[in-house]
Amino acid sequence: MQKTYNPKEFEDRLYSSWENSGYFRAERDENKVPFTIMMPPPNITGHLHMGHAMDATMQDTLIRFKRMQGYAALWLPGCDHASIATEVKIVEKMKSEGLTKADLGRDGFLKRAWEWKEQYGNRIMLQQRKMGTSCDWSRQAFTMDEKCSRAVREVFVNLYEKGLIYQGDRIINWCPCCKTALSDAEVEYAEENGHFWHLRYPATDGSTEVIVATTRPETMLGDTAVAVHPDDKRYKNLVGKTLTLPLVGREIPVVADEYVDPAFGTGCVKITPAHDPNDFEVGTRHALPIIRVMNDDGTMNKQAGAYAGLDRYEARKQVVADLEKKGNLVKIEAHTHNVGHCYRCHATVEPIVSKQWFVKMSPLAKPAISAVSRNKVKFVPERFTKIYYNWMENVRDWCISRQLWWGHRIPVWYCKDCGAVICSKDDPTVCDKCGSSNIRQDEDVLDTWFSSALWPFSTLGFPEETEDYKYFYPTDVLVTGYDIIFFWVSRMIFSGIEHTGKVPFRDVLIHGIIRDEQGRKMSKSLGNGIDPLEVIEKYGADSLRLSLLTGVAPGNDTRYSDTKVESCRNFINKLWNASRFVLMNAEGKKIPQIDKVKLAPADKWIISKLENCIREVTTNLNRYELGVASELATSFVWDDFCDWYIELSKPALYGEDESRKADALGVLCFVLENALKLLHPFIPFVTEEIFQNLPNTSGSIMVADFPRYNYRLAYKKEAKAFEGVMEIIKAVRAMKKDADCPPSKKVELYIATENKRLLQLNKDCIVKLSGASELTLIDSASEVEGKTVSAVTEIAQIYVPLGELVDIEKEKARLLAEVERIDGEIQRAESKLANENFVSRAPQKLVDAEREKVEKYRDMKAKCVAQLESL
RNA sequence: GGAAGUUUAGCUCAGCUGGGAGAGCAUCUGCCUUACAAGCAGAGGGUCAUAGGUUCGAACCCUAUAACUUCCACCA
Repeated sequence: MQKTYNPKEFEDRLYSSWENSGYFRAERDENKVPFTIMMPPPNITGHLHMGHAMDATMQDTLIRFKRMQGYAALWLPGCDHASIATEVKIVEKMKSEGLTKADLGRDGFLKRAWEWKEQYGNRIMLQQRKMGTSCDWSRQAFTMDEKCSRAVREVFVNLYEKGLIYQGDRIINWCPCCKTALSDAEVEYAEENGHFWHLRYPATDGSTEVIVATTRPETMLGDTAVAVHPDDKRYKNLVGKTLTLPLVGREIPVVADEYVDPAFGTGCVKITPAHDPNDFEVGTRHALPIIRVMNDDGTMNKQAGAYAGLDRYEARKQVVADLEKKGNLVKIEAHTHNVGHCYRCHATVEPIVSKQWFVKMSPLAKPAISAVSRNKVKFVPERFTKIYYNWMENVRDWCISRQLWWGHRIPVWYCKDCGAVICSKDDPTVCDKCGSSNIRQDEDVLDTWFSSALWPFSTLGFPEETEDYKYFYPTDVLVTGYDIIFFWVSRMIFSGIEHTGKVPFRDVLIHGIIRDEQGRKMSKSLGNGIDPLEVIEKYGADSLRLSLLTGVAPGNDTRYSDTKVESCRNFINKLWNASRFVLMNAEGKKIPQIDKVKLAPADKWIISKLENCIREVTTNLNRYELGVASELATSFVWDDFCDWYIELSKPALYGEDESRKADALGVLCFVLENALKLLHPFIPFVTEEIFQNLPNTSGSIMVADFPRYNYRLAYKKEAKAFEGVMEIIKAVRAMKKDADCPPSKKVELYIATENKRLLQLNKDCIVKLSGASELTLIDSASEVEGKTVSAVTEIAQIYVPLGELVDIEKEKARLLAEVERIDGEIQRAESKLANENFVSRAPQKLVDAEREKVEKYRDMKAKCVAQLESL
């Protein structure tokens, strides 16, 4: 092994070897318990970004952990066709070639789209491999492949037949740029500075007038009423009268409707049913005509009269100018309001009446809510449950038709002869009513999320009762960001329940987003995104993975920082070098099994630490506390194994006693092997590389057994006792440092203790680690000659003769400070014990512990004082 | 308008069901001690946002307040 950790040496090589070995492939095995994760399918427009990297790391960590634990672990990857996102991209590219969709026609366009899919669809999956993702590529899916399309058809037809899918003229969000309808979820609102135009509408009989205000004056061309509140006395006489719509000349009624807030503005509201959701409702209640004044591309239509053909914003200017000319403009106020934008092209959306397909949500939402409230699906962290409820409980019908070409075409045909509507799983050739072959399929495609909603089961073969479906469904955990709970998670939940009768997953692990170093969202427009592939190139995938997990709590956002990746890389380098140390010493030696080893106190201590670490890492992984788990594992390796145990093993390793040497090697190998296994789910590459070099292992760590806590190796008492030894070592190091004694200068060590046996057993270690030349166990301080520095630990009084380095005053001050500290401790404990309520109400264990503390510290204090007096 | 989150060391963040405040980075002091200077040893640094409350005991539970962030809804 090289002196420095160099991930480029082996990451790619190991990944191919894993892929070739077939370890990623999940096998159905009746003797195993399945564990399934569906990868959130990235868009085929995408490339790997930090969000994917985190998503992938979390899932890979879980699936590797479960696989090692002996589950039949399936992690199923795939891509999403991303209907609108992809279509926008392709149209953009065509534009640069001077082409439009119309130029190519539907078939030509689709041909191009599939070519796009071939070109870019696999790119991100190749990039995912760089992260070390251990997913089952043999089961890779695509939302528009045959399997998934079949499921889409099945689901659409079933919902249609149950009356849960319907077609109707409703107000929808229209993107004039993409020229398609959008669902509510696909609209992003942003505050904008706009204006409030106050307009004067005269009564037809000339008797009076009303003033209305609007943020979109061009829509007044489609006004079909003015509404006032029924109880508004000011306008009581007006209700039933008509007004003359300026510029248009149309007579429109004044209607009374509770929707109007009399306290807001003038208390009069212009009603434009075709262009505002609330107005649409009012219009329905009063049977008002619906006059649409805008085309699909955002220009005004014939109904807009003189303004026909103008773009909506141009029309706005003209309308305002004309109203002003005619004296109908009262005033203009500055006004900030929320404006909806298309989540793909960011154009301002228009609420427009349009004939679209909808999914009726309330019957689907109900069981989806109760599934969560009955804990069939659990959100981690739990707080996201509330967000889910809030959405589900207020969800409106889902507009699923899109005026796009790239996607699942709606499986509905219209008979031109008899007008029948045919909804069918298979493409019909003739009308099932009249037999005419003059039928035509609906032009629209489905919302891309319609197919994503089926992902957990469509990928396994649903509606076929395939072996995979029976074995792996329902899945176990879904890992995704909070940003797509509405788009995706909730839709998978109701779809799963409706179509498979089961919730699609037990747990939903929600993570936050990765921000830049200043805490800003990474975005294209800011140009502050960081390419995971570049980070991998520089530091290796393991370092990136570890940095994305460590110290991150579920659901919380986290900032990317190079220094964090670097410190993770440093940890891996540490692991690398510790392994090198073990390997160098193990070379050519026979390594004894751990149960054949005669364990020294230090051995028992590290094994105890290891077992504890195994237990805690396992618990935390099962609770999805990946950040806590990784921290526990890394700190075990660095703090316990490297900083202490490796040093502790050196006296034995470099000594003359061959059997002690072999024993130490046995422990080193045992601990290292287990540490590697614990770390493998987090940092798969380097652990594999080292594992394969270890003398006591064979095969791949990927399929090794995950360590199991073994209570027989817990050694709690022994570990506790050994920590007393460690205290002595730490004290000597501190004493030397305080006395400005260089670490390389070996000192004599005199220790008085009641536990001579323990110190005798660990003499070598104490001498080696504290930088001493020798250790003499004594009964009293009088046995030490010359000037000394001294210290007291729980089990020992330590004396180090340092001759001229000893500064009596400094020494006194140090001991005094120590006495003061101990006094503080005694006081703390005593005041607790003086509290009767504490003694009577706190757990006995705690009370006893406080009592022991008092005794212990009193003892230490006495010894400190004695040392002080001897000065 | 409604909801959620955050507020802990100089910085970035952990801290699970209440029982003596932690990590990484940064800082200071020594060290190239044959696994590792991408390192070792030692050290400093916190009124856990504020004010109340519950409790023997609160960073943690409750109430209020403040600041920041996010989501949802949306009054024309």
